[in-house]
Amino acid sequence: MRSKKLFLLDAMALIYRAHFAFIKNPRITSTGVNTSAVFGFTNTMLEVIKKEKPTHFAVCFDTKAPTFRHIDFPEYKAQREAQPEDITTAIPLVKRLVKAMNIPLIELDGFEADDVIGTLAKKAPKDEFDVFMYTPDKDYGQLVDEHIFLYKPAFLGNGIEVMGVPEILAKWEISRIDQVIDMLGLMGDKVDNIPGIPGVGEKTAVKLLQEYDSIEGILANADKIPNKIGEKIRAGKESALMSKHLARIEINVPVEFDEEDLKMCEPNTEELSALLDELEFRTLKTRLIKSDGSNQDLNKPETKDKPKAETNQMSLFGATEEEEVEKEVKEKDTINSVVHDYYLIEGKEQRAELIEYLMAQDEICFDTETTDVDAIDAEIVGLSFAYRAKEAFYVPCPPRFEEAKAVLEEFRSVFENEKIMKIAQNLKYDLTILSNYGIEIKGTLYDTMLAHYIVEPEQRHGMDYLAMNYLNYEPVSIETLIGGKGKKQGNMRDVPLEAIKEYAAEDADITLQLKTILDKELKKTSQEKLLYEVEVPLVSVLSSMEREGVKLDVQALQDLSDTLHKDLVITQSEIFEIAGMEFNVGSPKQLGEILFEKMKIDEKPKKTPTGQYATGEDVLSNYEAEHEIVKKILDFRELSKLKSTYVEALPQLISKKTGRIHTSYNQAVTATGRLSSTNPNLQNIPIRTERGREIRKAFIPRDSDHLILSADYSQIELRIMAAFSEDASMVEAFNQGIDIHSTTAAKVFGVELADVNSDMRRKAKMVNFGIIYGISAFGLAQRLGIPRGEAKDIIDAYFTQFPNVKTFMDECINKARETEYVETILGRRRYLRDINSRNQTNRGFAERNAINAPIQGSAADMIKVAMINIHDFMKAEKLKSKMILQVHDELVFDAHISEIEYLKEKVDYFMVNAIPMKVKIETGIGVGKNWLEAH
DNA sequence: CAAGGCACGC
DNA sequence: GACGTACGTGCCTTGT
Repeated sequence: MRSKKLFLLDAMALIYRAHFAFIKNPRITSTGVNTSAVFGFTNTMLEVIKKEKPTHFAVCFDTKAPTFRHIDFPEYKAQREAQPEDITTAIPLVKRLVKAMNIPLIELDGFEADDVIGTLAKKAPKDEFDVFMYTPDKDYGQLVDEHIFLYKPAFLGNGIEVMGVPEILAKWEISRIDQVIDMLGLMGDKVDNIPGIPGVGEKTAVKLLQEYDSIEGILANADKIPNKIGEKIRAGKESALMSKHLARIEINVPVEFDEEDLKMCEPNTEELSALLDELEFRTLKTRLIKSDGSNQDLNKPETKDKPKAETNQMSLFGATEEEEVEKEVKEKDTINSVVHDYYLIEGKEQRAELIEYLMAQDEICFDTETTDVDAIDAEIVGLSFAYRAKEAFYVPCPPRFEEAKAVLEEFRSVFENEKIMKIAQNLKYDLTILSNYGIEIKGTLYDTMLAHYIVEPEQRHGMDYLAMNYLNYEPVSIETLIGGKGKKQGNMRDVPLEAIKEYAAEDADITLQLKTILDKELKKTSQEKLLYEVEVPLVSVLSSMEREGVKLDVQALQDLSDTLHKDLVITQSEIFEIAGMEFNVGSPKQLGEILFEKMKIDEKPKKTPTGQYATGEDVLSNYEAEHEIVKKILDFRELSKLKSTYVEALPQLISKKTGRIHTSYNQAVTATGRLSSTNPNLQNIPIRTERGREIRKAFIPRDSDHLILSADYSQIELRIMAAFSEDASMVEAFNQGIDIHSTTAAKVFGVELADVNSDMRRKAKMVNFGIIYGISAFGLAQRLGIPRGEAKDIIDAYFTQFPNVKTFMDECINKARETEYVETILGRRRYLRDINSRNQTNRGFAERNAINAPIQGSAADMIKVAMINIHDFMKAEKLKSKMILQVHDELVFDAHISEIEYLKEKVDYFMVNAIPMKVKIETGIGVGKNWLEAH
């Protein structure tokens, strides 16, 4: 870090970014001026100043008419002409603004902003200045002297190592930094819209550069280059030179580096104020005036002559982009500094008094402190309660189980009171703990973690995060109590009572406050029902499934382990024999070197992003037929995966308490609304391969009076898509019970249903599969092992045959473009903020999600509702059978023999009727002595 | 201990 | 021609 920090802004680049960001939703003043671009520019500039606190600053403008360096390329021209008024009005306004801010504005006749920036960076005294440049693509990055001439992608980031010129070089297999420029010139448009030569890609560019050294060399020899590539190069000559020019930043333009000129100054408040009024940037102005406590009256003439306050020159800039955009200035309550009352409740009398208070409330918030993160094994240490903000109570529990249970027993009346809503963060954990002590909570429940999961599914939902975000408050971290992660972590039992009281009471207090805020958020988006009627009721269901656990046939796994071990040893020695040496087959690195360097099974091996040889299944299977070793390696991989991940890991997780394995369902991780399973993950137990299936045999019923019953939805996602799209032929196929993949195949390949062969069906199945998972034509080709063109033909045929599906997909995307989110049948949202992005990769990703999320998410909604209804039914009828597992579209039961027929009928009923659909929903139900047989 | 590579399920 | 290639969890290796 040097003492001075110079920031350089490319004004037109920022203006364009702002322009496009607001193109759908422009900001118009009451007099009809479009202020989108100037607004975006202003906020970005203030944000940069606020965040980076530069000591020196300049805004640079392009001067070549029409000013923008990329402006002459057709797509930019088209975009600009589509809505020009914003840009044209923005330029003079931005200039006025910059002037009012007393920030130097540099325009150099005949040169572009990037070149001015590059030159200033070059000229800045190296020992004094850190120089940064803001660009709309990557925010800002430091200009590193020796690489300033490179175009942005190569120099951004704090130093060349970070941004990865070495990576670029490794990836492109060129040896000289300056050739990066030539690469960009040749293949261009992958990098920030430099056009390059259409048709020349990475491989071609590398080959050409290796042969002819530079773009100039290539162009000089263009006539010698054969085939299409030669044609393309001859045709793209000008574009290549232009691209090279664009990719290079000039560092010798005639601009002086004058330190005094560039110094940050106080703005001219009078001018600034007038301009902000004119632009109607009210929030921004309020902030500017308010923060400047020394002089709130901006109309006072002496303001501009006020002496410079060097020490806190940045204090003016309090507003951020988000705040202004939302037009909502939230006065965050900084309760860290506010007094709170946390009480320690000890002894029966104090507890009785607390209980009396609690019983009088409509809502209480509670939290349990325990000895373990795993709820099944945890013992309770204490309980905390809160029923109004900034006040909370902590009740310690004695260490001995019976005594602790007695204390909890006193609170039974509270937990069982149906009139009191119980609020918690990660409710399932607390429910499970209390269940371990025989307490079943009744009444309405609320979980702030799940509330936030519904509000913002893709963010984090931890309490500390929520407290920071919504309350601007940093709670005491668990680490300060019991130490960091790892084996050094202490036990909650050993924490002094006073410390644990503060921590525990605070948790209850914070959770209560979060509930109030999250409730409002849910109301805004009408998602209360999803929380109250689906997610929260599901908590109890999952808690009881987890507590129930599943029995494992340990002996079967032991036998399997022995077999796998023998096979592994044999396979490994065979691999060593063929390879001619011993190595670690489990190391992708060593394996890659053996296959591609020693054995040279391919001249052009595929590499991973880090330059290692790729040895994934999809890559290796290409060589399977010609190289016996590859087959053995794949075998080895399968065997070791089964052995380490399942056969050996699962028995370790059998609970000492119950003798069964208890997975943990996470209800707040997936973007689509599905559950996930950990410790162990029981949602990825093998089924595809023969040997893998053996593992399912080890999942067995609790005793000889029970059997495993498995019920799964048949083609649930496709049925949901059929229902959503109302595509007649697809709905009909489902309603008639015809095999959907064959139906698809018949339509796509234009044959009679009876003439569909297995290959056609396989391809059609992949297409159906691909649509559900939102993969592209490329992905489909990859999976099917067919040329991309053929994959595209299949997809085109699909859309012709199922036109409503196409319409449905387009509607999904259009809706997302409009609202930036999509939703499921129960109103679960997934936000797709990249849907209007100009980065085609990100946009494509968002578009696939726009189709995928409603389908997968609705399927998740459906099985959640079914689970709740089935659980309620089983409880009401006091069945001995238990629901024990959920695997996305499948439910597994430990079913009492006497109840099997009844259970089958009811489970089918509740699954089929969970949510009414315009298409027939079907399930497949099986029963067996183990999980595999039940399928 | 984190990151990369790989593989399992739906 | 190149984009990047569903979502999760968990194992092993490698390098710090």
